[in-house]
Amino acid sequence: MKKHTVESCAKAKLAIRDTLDVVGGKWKLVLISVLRSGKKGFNELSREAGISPRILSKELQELEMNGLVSRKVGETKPVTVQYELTDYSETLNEVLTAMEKWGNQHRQKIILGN
Amino acid sequence: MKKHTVESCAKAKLAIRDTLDVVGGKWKLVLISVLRSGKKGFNELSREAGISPRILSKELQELEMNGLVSRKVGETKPVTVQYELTDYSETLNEVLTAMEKWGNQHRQKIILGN
DNA sequence: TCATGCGCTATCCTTTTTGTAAGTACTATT
DNA sequence: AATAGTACTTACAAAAAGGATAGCGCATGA
Repeated sequence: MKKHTVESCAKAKLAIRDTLDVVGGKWKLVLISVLRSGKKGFNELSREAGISPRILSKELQELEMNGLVSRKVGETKPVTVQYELTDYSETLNEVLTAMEKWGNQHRQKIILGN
Repeated sequence: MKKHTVESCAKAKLAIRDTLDVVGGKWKLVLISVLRSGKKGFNELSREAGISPRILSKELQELEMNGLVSRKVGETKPVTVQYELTDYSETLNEVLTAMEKWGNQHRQKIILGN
């Protein structure tokens, strides 16, 4: 068990903020979790995640900038683009699975009338 | 290792959204991480987290509604209030520690020039 | 009595986020 | 030639989030 002193919590606060800066917001983690089922095209991703092109475009750029997603343009005639998770994105696995787990568990708690 | 099929990811997507609905946003997780060093009064919390009273009030209410924080009024004359984490909030430990860990690691990566 | 601290709430305003609808460029299909 | 699908971008609008400032009721200490 970890101690929770004022100092250690100040550090924790910083770390959490850093994380939120990168994957906070409504869509980033959702997109990553969707991309875990494999690389996807732009419109495909838009449909599966239920996100409008405008936002999707922005979110993907940010994820790319942070090295979590890579964009690959195919040699096909009507350009096709594939977005996929990078190796680095795997460092987020713990965060992802913890959140999935909690979400499921919390939902159960809610359903069972608190 | 887990499989990442389209279906399992749809479920994951939902769970992540559920989690974000409860602890998403700029402050909730920060507040929780600050409260881990012990119960705190309103102004104390406001200072330590660096959050304005208006927002703090709102965030605390939401955290309370979701059973993550409890508000306790003291018997003292100028009313004193203590906010503290509930037992249920401990179910978030995994999420918190994963995010702290990631935040620290990511910051290192950035500092070491990517 | 006046300033100070506690725990807020109210008001107002700016910034950020998200969304909608439409349009662009290109190509394959009908 | 018209339609549709890929990958976006642009313009505009609405909503949500966040922040600054002030003030209120109460009580203690100077």
